Amino acid sequence: MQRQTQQRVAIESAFVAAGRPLGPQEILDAAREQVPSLNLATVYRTLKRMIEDKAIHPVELPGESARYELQSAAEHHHHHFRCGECDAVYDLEGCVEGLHKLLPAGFLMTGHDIVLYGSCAACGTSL
Amino acid sequence: MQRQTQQRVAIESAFVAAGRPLGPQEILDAAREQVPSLNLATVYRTLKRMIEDKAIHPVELPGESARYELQSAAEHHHHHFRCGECDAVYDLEGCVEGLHKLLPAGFLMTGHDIVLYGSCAACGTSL
DNA sequence: CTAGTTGCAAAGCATTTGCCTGTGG
DNA sequence: CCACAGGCAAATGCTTTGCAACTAG
Repeated sequence: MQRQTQQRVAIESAFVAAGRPLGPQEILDAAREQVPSLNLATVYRTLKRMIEDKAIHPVELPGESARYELQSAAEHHHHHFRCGECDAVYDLEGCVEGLHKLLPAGFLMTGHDIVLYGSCAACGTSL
Repeated sequence: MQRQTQQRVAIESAFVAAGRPLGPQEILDAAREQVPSLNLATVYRTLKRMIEDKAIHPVELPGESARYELQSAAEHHHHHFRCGECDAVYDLEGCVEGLHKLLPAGFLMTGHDIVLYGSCAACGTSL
């Protein structure tokens, strides 16, 4: 069964407050403002349970460790933007056409990932 | 400068023989058939130098550790296809239009990655 | 010769797990 | 109450690094 512990509440609210994919350390930092004793191991264990419960969804970018976002944010098709300045990842709305034209003959496409890199609005403003 | 050591020769020939992206452990296993004393640390150091020398190129897919392939196989802008049946990774020619339309206001794009998933021609035929 | 290379072992990191205490229901 | 949850620390697994011995040129 699932207990409504203060740790889990803090982690869930960190996701809600952020509105973007977070990594374990980011989650720890944010949730510690509510529960200072929170341990990183607990974050990992809680993330694992939340994934099993389909409360969150992993966001994996090439060459980087996984981030996680609320399942509600993943219920529609979307992609991600990775800021090279602050390392944050943002959700992007929409998609593109013409992916099929990349396929060689005989290949079947069942899904795809698109990741854009650059600088986010916050970082661009401060430059 | 660069020395033509037997270790490096073995690693390079492993890439040539494989003709596909290889991970550090795969490289170690293959190259040890020529140089049994080869150490994994040497593989990592050699890979780093080969990348600096632009002899190889890292291939990073979401949620997986890096593989590497000869630069000659990737001298142009391209993307990847990952077969869910055999786990092989293929290069894809070309790219798509309209990535800019995904950007929120204030965001600047400097690069992108596209990964298509599905089944390759070889696997599709055998099903 | 002798500076770049290697092997080995230890150090780093990120993530996981064991174990015992704490606590939600 | 008491089984699940959490804190802490040790254990992993992968990658990197320090260092002394080795070797290509």
